[in-house]
Amino acid sequence: MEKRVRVRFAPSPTGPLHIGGVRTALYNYLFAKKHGGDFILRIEDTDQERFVPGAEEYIIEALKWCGIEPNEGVGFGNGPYAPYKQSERKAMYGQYADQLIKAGFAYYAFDTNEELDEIRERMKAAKGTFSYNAITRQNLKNSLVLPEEETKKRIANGDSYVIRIKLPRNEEVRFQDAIRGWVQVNTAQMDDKVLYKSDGMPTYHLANIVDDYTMKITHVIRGEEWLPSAPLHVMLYRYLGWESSMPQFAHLPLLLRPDGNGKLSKRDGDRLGFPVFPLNGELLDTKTQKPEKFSGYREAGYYPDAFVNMLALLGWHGAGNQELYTLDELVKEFSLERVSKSGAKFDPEKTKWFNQQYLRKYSDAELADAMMPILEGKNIKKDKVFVMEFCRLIKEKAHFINEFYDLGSYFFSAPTTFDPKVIEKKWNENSKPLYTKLNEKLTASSDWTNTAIQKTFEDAQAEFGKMDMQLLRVLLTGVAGGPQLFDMMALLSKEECTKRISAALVSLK
RNA sequence: GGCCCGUUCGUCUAGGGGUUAGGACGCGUCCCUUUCACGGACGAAACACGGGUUCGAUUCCCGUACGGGCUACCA
Repeated sequence: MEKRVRVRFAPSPTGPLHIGGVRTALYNYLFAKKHGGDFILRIEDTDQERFVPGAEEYIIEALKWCGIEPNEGVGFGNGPYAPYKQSERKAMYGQYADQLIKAGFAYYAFDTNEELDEIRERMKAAKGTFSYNAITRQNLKNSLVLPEEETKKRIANGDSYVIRIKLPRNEEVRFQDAIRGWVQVNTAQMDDKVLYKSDGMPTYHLANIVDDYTMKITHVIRGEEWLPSAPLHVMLYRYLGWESSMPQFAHLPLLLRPDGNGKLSKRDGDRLGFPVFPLNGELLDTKTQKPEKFSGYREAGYYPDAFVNMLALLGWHGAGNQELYTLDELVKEFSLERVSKSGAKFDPEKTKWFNQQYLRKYSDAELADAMMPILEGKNIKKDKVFVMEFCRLIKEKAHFINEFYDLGSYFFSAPTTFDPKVIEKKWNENSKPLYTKLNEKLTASSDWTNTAIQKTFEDAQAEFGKMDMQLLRVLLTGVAGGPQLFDMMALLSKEECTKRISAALVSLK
């Protein structure tokens, strides 16, 4: 029988979850759903120094907003393998470290940070690099070279120590990545990574393997930054005797900054004016130790499904030309084979386009329902019929519903200034009498529908001479662009329109 | 520096031994339009380079260049 698919998203609570992380979570979610499996959220908080309060809650809220909820894990209910937070699983890692030591696959190391740093400095000065490996470990302070008595004594004394993996000197490690194919590294290029820290916590490497194994994870889908440590993980599975149940690896391409080179970062968002995070928030910055604010897609006005659709297409593409996918469609179509190998530069313009596509799917009534509270927040009272028509007229121009008001504020208040470019070009000494007559005719008209207004306008032209529609638009709204003129006038009402024209004619010389 | 991964229009990508190298964003032109927008049509725009293999390579192999990642008792 095929094993039930189980995947996990395993972020560290060291800061806000950035969109690269959201995409990793999304691909895990899609893969799990596609195969009818489980999607687990595990919090990897083995680094107590970089722990940021609130980060975990942020991650949970972000996944909820995106609609890609784990069915098991921190914040989403315990499954059979709880707890899902590594700090709460602390007790179980030690035994595996001991197991490795007993089997001769790991050893105690007593070198202090200062000592190792000193060696690194020296090697650097000599244009070399230091690696704690099969060769160098023979000259360092560890249980491989120290007499057994000495090791025991040091441990009994409470001396600080770490546990390192004991890698062979020269051996090829191979594994098959679902996205990249065979990847091969020689252990001579690897170093004896610390598995167990002197503070009694495991490092990522040990905890990750132990958790994936004990949680019966079948596929590890994570960012490309983990590719270099994958061989180490393979060795750990082997040494722990778990190689036959080792998960399939899949290393996702990175999200790159839109301009220049490098990984997408918070700074790029600040600099280029687009969010790099799903939600607004404020969390402690681990570097500066000060709270830092950051902005998110939710508050920028994005629909979660548009945001998710956009992220899905950044590094993955279906078989055809389709670009707009519902979550269900993504689940159906998704496969790791169709994930690209190369990094994707993030494109804020296309991201907006996605939202626009989703915006247009909503009916005017639905848009009005979303618009009413925004207007109320500005102390504007309009009935729903008015707001619906407003939405119908304004939506073609917008990418976001939160742009509606700024795009059409003149629907709610008369203009006080008039686009100087249009006035300069089109306003002349004949304008005032001409538009005064038009206004009289409009005032006298009995029918105020789109077509009736148009007819009145045309009749007035036949009678008094040619009039410019854009100029009339500016008289009414103050700005050069906007929705269809007569539709707009119809909505605004006769009283409002004629009042505005009069006012404009007074203020224009 | 070392190791690993990658490279198709500006960007996201489809494709894959023989194609007019397809789509989307953005950009431009035109049509519609006395305004505005949507829409429609069209257009400019790419296989990093050099060697192989082959009748034929953008596609396979090798190098080079370039880009990225990793190189912590961080994940």
